[in-house]
Amino acid sequence: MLTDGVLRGVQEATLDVGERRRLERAIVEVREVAARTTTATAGVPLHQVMLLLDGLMCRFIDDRKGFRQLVAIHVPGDFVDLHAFPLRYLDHHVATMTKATVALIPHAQLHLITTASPALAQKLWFATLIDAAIHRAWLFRLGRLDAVGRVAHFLCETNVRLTAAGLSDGRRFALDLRQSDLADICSLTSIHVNRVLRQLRDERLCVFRSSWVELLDPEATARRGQFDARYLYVAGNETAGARSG
Amino acid sequence: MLTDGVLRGVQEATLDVGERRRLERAIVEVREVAARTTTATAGVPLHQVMLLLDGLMCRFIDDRKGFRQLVAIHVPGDFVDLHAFPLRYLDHHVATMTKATVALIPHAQLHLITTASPALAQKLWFATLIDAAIHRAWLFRLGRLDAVGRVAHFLCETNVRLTAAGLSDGRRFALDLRQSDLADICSLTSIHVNRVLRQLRDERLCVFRSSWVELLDPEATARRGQFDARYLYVAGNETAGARSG
DNA sequence: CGAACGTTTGAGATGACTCAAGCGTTGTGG
DNA sequence: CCACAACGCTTGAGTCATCTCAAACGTTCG
Repeated sequence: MLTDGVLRGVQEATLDVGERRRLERAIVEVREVAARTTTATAGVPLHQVMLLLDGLMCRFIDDRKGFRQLVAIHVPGDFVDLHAFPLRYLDHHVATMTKATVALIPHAQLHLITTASPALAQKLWFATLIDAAIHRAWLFRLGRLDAVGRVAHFLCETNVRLTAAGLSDGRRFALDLRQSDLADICSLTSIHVNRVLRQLRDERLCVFRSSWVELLDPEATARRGQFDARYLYVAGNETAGARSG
Repeated sequence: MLTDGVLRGVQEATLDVGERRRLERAIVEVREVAARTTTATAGVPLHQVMLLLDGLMCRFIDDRKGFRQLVAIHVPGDFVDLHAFPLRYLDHHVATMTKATVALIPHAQLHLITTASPALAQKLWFATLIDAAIHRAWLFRLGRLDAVGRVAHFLCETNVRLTAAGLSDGRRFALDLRQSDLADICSLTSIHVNRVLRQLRDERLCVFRSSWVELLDPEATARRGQFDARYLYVAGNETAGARSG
């Protein structure tokens, strides 16, 4: 099913068959979007939500000089702009990073579904709160980690999320991003990202090269980035990582 | 009423009298909490939500060395840990910054209320999504602003939030924080915060002194911090600020 | 083959940090 | 009522992580 990825691996809010079917029926269109395309603009009311089926998307805020701060990236199975369902309009922009496939669900349909099923409504609420938890982890990353730690943290996070999505084997995964994308995510210059990646490689922690990531030493990389997977609320990560200590 | 501050000023999700009354009835206790007290710990399941009635509280993540990165501050009228209602347990800690008065609502009560009223459930969802929007603004602050900009941005945000809460006249407000708290919020050292505050004072932008803030030039301060109030979703701020340009 | 784009490397500049010390206020016990 | 301890604020000097500017390199694709 198209909705197979939704809340996959999240034991507190797994969708049952009926809920999945109700969401599925609400999909009015499946669409391909080219890479590097803006799909939603801050302040503009939205009338549908996008469920990402394939590819990578991001949410970002522009500064005065046109530089973007990424505030989220999304992997297959994520609702990209579910926040706009209660909020009506967003405070940030949404764009594809790679070529992407998305399913569209009108807010009106979602309204019917959530009104009829408080349990499903709460699970969708849950999904947006995981986004919020990831925001907080990103705040920690920017606020408390140095450049090497930030990149390490991001790669660990992405590994866990892609593993839950069935797109990483727990160590190696495709990640079709540029060094300048990592820079926008970690708030570094792309030049410095380049040096950081070399350092991570030299220290045998992880390798990011030609759209491919390999965590050579997942534990050490997590330690370097003070990464603790519990904020992602995915099953099997209760004790992972190394936040405390 | 105790719930008068909830979603105050948020036109998209104002509570009607019945909703307010239902929330009000669900309050089982009003409690005073001393300053600098931790009220919730990451990973520990919660069974009630706190509505902040008076004082300032914060949410934070500790790093390995015990330094804290604040990920949110809360002003009167805010639900402090509503995220834990769907999430069950939090990914961060919650603490008071000043002496605080809080109202407690058991999750069980909240469950009854939200199941009975999808409209109220969606407004509570909305409240948590404003928190998420603030997280994103904080990401922008850490990722794209220099030290002076970060402090300016934070003071502008706090001014708008306290104005909505009826605790600022739009220019001047009490803010019982230390310079080291600003440091934890803006990811600076308290020493540098001190120098930044002097600079903001010297440039006639704003003054933070002895638990009191005055925005001498609100527009210029917003410009310096690239602050655009729209992410706070409060009425009357549709065109405020200076994000674009 | 050349243009466009992303990556890599070097050298110098700088904003914020660290360490160190002095200052001012507040609260408390002798 | 004074002395002093505790705490937060302020200032200075030197250090360092990351940035900026500049240029070369390697692919990909038309």
